[in-house]
Amino acid sequence: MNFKKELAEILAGLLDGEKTAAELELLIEKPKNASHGDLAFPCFTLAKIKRKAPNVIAQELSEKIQSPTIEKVEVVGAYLNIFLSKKLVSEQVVGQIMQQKGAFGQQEFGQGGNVTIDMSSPNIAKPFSMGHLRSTVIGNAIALIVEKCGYKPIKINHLGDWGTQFGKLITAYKLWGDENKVKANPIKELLTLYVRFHEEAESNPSLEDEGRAWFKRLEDGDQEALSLWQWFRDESLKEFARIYDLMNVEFDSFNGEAFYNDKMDRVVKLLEEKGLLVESDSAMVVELTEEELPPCLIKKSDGATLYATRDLAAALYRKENYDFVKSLYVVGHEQSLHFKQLIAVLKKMGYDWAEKMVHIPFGMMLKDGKKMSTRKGKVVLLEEVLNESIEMARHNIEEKNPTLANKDEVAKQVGVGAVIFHDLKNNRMNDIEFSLEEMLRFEGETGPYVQYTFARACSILRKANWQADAAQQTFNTSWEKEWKVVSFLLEFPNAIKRACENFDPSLVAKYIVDLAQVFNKYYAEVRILEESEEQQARLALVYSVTEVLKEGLRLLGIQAPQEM
RNA sequence: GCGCCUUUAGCUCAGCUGGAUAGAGCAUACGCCUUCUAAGCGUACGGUCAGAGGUUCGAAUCCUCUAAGGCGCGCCA
Repeated sequence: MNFKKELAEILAGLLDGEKTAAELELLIEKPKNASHGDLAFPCFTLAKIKRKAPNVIAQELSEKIQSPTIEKVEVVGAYLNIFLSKKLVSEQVVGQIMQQKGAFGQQEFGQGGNVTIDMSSPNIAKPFSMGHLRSTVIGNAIALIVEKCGYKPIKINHLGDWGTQFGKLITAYKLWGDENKVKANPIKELLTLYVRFHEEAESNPSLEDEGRAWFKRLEDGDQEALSLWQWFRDESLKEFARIYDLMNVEFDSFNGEAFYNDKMDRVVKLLEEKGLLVESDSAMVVELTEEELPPCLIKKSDGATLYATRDLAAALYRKENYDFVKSLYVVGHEQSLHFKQLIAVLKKMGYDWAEKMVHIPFGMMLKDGKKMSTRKGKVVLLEEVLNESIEMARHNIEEKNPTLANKDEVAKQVGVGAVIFHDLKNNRMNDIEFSLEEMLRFEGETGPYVQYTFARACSILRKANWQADAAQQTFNTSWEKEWKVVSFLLEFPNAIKRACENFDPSLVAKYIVDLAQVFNKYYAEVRILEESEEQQARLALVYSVTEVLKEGLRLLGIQAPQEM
């Protein structure tokens, strides 16, 4: 089913060893312009080897190419334009999707290897902001894509449940907190306390000392500190669970920062044994001068450990527990240096598996062109955005399809789908300016657009009472009008592969938008339910499109309602 | 100062490992529902691919420099 490869092999056979099939495959491209065929081979590079003009080579090759899947070959200048047999290829692709259904596009190159994915990782006692959305949604999509390629994803929510901010929070709670208020509305109330702490600390710096002191007590196992911490953590997790549930995201582990508290001594000891730890300004660091990186700080001057220490412990733990073939960290790009240091230190420790760790950075969610700050209380809450989006979807349903059966469920799928898709459709590294208006747009290149395309296609199949398993396999059509759609279906496996190799869900998002666009044009042009000789073929094509759209959406963590 | 990232149509962005006239969506204007859900489709308008060099048969794509913006650079995570 890989026609590019097939062509490469044919060409290799005609070239008596001047280039291998694999080399040729890289040169074959998909023309942008349909009049240039389905595949094209530029002969420029052969000109040097063969010492002939490229257009002459093209002409010679064109006369020799023969294959049942190739309908005709045209020569335009130095280009060899290949036109595939529409009938043969279409029936092969559609037949395969009818048989494989959602499994179409499945790859095996992952070979069952474990891939740990550090993702989401919200901070306890802080609201789940739009900033955390990115890591959650990108990580989740990568997990699904990686799984589609034969790996076994392990989603780890590395909760921010430890650190000096808890000292501050306890201080604030002891000074101004009200148990009942916190119980009624935990995260909101804790955030208020946290913001107040920072406001008051500006004029009263002794608060900072008190915060540090409380954190020290927490680390030393002080009962009061510990039970407050536990309480804050429990309440936070309850709220997070609600959001994860809404977004259909599940985790394999919630081992966050606190989990590694008792695992850091070992790291420090290992570093000492290997002679990597040196004192610097009364702190302990690992020098990384050979790597041209700033030193990695392991212990503060007061002996307390740091972020890096914790992540080293986590990396060791994950290697020992999951024996990963890849370990991914879906964390904002502002932490790039940290991960470079982390990997460098592990390599210095002699762990060659450190090379299997990959930081997957992404751009920031901005508000008015600036980073959102929890400290100043300038955050947009994800749950509020999701709820607004769901409301918007419900409003549209009332307007456009008021007799729909399960409105609540569909509104949820569409509203949440819009938010997720908006985050995933662009390259990870782009910063996103937060715009509710933009996010709640349901037209054009959006999640709801793809869902809508899917729903309309489903509607046709329903009305035709068409079933994949009962359908005929031979068709009476040339597939002329269908060809554009078929040629996109053909690309699905490749889109998945590329998305997996680059850890970039946007490639899948772009693919399904393209497929939806091409299908919508077809839908507008061809009346499928009208009786015709071609109808069975057309229904089979519609079915193929529904399967691929549904699967594509699924890989992004988005559901596809049959009606909307 | 050093490092990483970004710069393509009025706006948001595609453009796969360099290849044939640079593509979508939004916005604007006009058109298409007695027939498969108009959350749709069509037409028009819109670009010195930040700038300058270089490599190449060929550069938005690779290299160097410059400019603008963002992020980071030891006791936060």
